[in-house]
Amino acid sequence: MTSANNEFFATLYVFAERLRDDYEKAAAAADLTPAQAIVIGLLSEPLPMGDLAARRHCDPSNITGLVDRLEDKGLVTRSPHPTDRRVKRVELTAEGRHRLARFHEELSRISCLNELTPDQQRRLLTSVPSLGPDTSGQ
Amino acid sequence: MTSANNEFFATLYVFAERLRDDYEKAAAAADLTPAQAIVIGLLSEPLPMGDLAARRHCDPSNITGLVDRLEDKGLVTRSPHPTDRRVKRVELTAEGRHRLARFHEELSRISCLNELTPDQQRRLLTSVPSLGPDTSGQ
DNA sequence: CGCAAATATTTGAGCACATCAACTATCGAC
DNA sequence: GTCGATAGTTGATGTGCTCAAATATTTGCG
Repeated sequence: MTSANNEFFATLYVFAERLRDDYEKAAAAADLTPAQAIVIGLLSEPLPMGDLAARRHCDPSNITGLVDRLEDKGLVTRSPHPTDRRVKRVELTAEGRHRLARFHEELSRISCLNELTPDQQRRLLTSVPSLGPDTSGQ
Repeated sequence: MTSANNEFFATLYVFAERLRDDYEKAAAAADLTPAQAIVIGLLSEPLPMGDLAARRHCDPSNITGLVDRLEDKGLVTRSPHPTDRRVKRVELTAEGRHRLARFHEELSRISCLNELTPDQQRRLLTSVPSLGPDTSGQ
């Protein structure tokens, strides 16, 4: 489990780096930072700030600035929660949805995953998704 | 190639995120930032600043601060190039090598890749490594 | 009811990292 | 020897992150 695995680990972490690069390039092409792309990607439904922080496993104060900048760009809005006035819900604007779509198009266009044969893609899918209980953010 | 692949892309980019998280946690456990872990990981041989910038695909000025902080921590040293006085070569100290080893141990200990069955690991290796000509940095 | 504890968000300080433009030093070539 | 390329640094600026502290609101309990 220790020595023979070194190459396995190295290969996979290099792979992850390439995926990360794709992600960053696609975000840049849509005039987004990676963090911004992730946040608007979470907003298929309006979400309280705190929920965004929980899903990103980061400090709530971090979300404030992130949403500030997304709001400046006109991609999201903050609206009050109907019953709890402490809560602000973040929601995609029409432009935000459009931008997210652009990001996804760009990502699937440039993704290094396109270089894989269908057979390799199948093998990836049957090995990867079993990975642990991370689904929808702890 | 467009619609059915969406889930494929999503799954893999989530996977990459988990690998990234592992990397960050292992780095933190070795008292390193992710960027610092990457840099000292490149120093199996002493390398000019510019080469580090090339391998990280970033601006040379970025490397200056990164190496500054690594030097402050006693993990690397800058030494002059024997023939070209413009060049500074960055080299791991003994402590730097030790720290890198600690990082690698930690990474292989906590890696989410450990949750995969040997069969899944085999499938990963036979699908991933064919990915493109990125070997040793463009 | 009334007040203390918990919760949601923001603010501000501070650090790491990234890019860009400008600068210094050195090299290489003519 | 001077000029243009190259290596590295510096400074300005923006983003992302964490932490501690402040504000507003809700909740629960005597």
